Amino acid sequence: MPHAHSSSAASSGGDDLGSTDEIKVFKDEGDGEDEKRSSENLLEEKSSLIDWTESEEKSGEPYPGKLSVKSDLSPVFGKFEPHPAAGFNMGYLVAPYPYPNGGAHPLPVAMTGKMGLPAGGSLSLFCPGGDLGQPPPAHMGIPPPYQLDSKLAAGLARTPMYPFPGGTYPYPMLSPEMSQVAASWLTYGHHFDRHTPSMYPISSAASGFRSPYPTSLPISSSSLSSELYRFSPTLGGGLGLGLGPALVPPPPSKADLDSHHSRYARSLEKGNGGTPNDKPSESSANSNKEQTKKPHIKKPLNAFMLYMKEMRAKVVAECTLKESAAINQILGRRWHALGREEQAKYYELARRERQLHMQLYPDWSSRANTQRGKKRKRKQETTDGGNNLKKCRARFGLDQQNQWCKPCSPESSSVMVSGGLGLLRPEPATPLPAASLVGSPPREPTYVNL
DNA sequence: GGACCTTTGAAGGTC
DNA sequence: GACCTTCAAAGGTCC
Repeated sequence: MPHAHSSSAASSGGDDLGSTDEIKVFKDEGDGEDEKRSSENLLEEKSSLIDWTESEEKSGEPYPGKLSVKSDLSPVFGKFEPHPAAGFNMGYLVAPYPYPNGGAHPLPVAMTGKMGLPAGGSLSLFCPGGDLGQPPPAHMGIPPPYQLDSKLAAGLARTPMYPFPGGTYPYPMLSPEMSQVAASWLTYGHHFDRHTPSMYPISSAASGFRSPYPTSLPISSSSLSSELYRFSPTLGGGLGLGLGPALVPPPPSKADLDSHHSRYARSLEKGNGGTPNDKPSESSANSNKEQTKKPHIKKPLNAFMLYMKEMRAKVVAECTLKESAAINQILGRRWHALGREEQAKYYELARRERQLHMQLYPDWSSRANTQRGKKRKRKQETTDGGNNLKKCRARFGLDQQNQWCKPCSPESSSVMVSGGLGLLRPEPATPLPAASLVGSPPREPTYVNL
C-alpha cells in the first residue's frame, strides 16, 4: 500500500509551499537512512533549539543551527532537518527559513501583523470595532503561497457563516482590562507572547518554549510513553514552535519513543488488517474489542488550526467571548487579514506537523482515522426543518433570510426566528422577507465566485 | 453525553 | 480535475 501521505500529497499538489516538489524530493532523496531517522533525533534537535532559544534571548544572536537558507528545499523536507523556523516561538521568529521559491523570509516580522493587528498598532481591527465591524474583504483570504495566484485569479472567497447585520458586532466591546491587554500587546512588540503566563507544566529544560495556551493535559515523559500518547501539535509535532501545549513537552527519552513507536506500529498494523505475523487465531470479537481500545490518533493540525490555537486565548480575552463558533469566525477573518508571509509561517508549521506525524505514525491515514474515530461529526444534511433551520440560520444569517430554504423560512414555519441557537446573532431590525424561496438551498460551496 | 455551531485546510473518496 | 465529506480545536448550547 502506498504511503497515504506522500501519495496523496503528491497527487493533490500538496497543501502548501509547493509540496508536490517537496514530496518528490522527500521520496527521491530518501536513501533509506534519512527516512529511518528516528523521532528521538528530531526531538534532540528540538532540544538544541530550545537551548539556543534561551541563549538567543540573552544574546540576541541568530540561530547557529545546521540549516541556512537554501534555494534547495530538499534538506527541509527530505531529511527533516531541525529547521530554524522551529525557533518561531512565542510570537517571534528566530531565523530565516526557505521558501519554495528559494527565497529567504526575513525575520523577525512585525508582531502587529502576526496578531492580526494593523501595522500601526491601531486597535480598530480588534474584534469590537474592527474584526467584525467591517465587511469582509472582497477577497476573504490569502491562500497558501503555492496556490495564491490561482485562487486570486479565480476570485475565490468564503462567505462568513456568522453575519453581523449592519456591520456591527453584537458582542461586548473591549473591556477596560482587555484594552490594557491589547495595549500591552502593542507595547511588548514581537515578544508579546512571553508575557502571557503559561499554564502548562513546562519543565525548565523546555522553558525556552513558553506557551500561552492553557491546557488541562499534563504532559510528562511518562504520559508520552503511554498508550494514551497521541499525536498532537501540542505534543511533539510542534518542534517547539510555541503554538500550543503539544509543542512544548520535554523531549521524551529514546526508550520512551522506542517503546511508543513499537507499540503504535503493532497497533496500527493490527488496525489496518494485520501483518503476516499476526496470529490467525485472534477472534474478530477480540480484534474489535482491541480496536476500540486503541488510542485515537488525531489528524495533524493544519495551518489555520495552528493559528487558531495560538490566537484563541487572545481573542477570548480581547472580546470577552467564549463561544467558539463566534471566536472562530473572528479568527477566520484575522486569518484572512494576515499577510502572506505571516500565513506562510503557519503553513510551514503545519507542514512540519504533518511531516512529524508521518514519521511518528507512518501507517496512519485520514481514512483509517475517520473510520476508527470516536465520533462522527456533522450529520448528513437532512430534509427536516429543524436541522435545516440550524443550517440556514448559520449559513445565511438572520439578515439573509431570503436565502433560507422554505422550511426554515419564518413565514412558512412556526419556528421562532430569534432564540434557540444561542450562537446566532440578534435578529435584525427589519428582517428580510422570505421571498423567492423555492425548495432547499443548494449545498453550499465552500467558496463562491465573486 | 454527544451533536451542533463556526472557521480553514488536509486528505481521501466519488464521479 | 472537480466536487464532496470528514476531521482536526474550542467551548457554549441544545436535546
